[in-house]
Amino acid sequence: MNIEIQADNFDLEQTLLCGQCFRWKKLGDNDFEGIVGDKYLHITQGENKFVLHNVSQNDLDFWNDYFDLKTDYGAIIKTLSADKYLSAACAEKSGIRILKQEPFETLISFIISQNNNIKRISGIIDRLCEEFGTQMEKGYMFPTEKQLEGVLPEDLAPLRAGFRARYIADAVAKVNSGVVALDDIKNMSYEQGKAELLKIVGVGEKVADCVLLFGFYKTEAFPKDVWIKRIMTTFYPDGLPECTKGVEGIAQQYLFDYARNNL
DNA sequence: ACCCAGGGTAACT
DNA sequence: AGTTACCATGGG
Repeated sequence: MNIEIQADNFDLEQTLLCGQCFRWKKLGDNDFEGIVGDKYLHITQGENKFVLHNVSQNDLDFWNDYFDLKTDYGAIIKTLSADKYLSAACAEKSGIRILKQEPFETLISFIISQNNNIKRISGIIDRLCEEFGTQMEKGYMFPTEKQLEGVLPEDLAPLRAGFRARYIADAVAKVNSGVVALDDIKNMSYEQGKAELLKIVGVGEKVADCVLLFGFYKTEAFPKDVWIKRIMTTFYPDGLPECTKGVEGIAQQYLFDYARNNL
């Protein structure tokens, strides 16, 4: 059945195509489809409301959680707006929500993202899912670490991931062996979790912060890409303003777009 | 033929 | 501790 839900400060295009995730496709002006875990979803944007097509009542809570609809973004935006630049950034675009993504998928996806563009990242991930993931009625699931167990960089050649292939292989090996206790990071502090992720070859500060933010919902993580670095030197030479405390990662999403449009 | 893409590593000062 | 070439691939 189709289920209609209400939500403020939620824009599908801004949320699904902003570069925090790579498996959602735009079907039309207001329509998107994607696969999360073993669930396929077709969702339509309306005016502060959304239609989830052909979903069961049982899955509704899953999607509410995934889209972070239990969090009051209006309140967060109000807090962040104490800062002049964040106020301007939110006035331009404030429809991004932090998706609660699966940790392993987030880890592999952001390893692939380095020195890359969204279009090609999506292509590499599509090929990864087709090669190693479980096939469903509509598409493929993201492969689990077990499905990838033992892969060598050369096994990943069909992905055309370039120099990132050996990074993916290293991540898979260290997660499977327990050298990197990925499942435990949810119970770790931000600092502990980051140290854990940095054990992987090919995971540096920025990728680790993306995994902590998008894969573990650690909103104090503040990924510093080239655009955010420009923001910091231009607007915040003395560091982030106090109003971002605890939600630096959410502020980062607003600032990223603002930087690309205004710097 | 060039340049860049939401970085990271290794090898330098 | 801070800088820089190089890393594969594909699109502009």
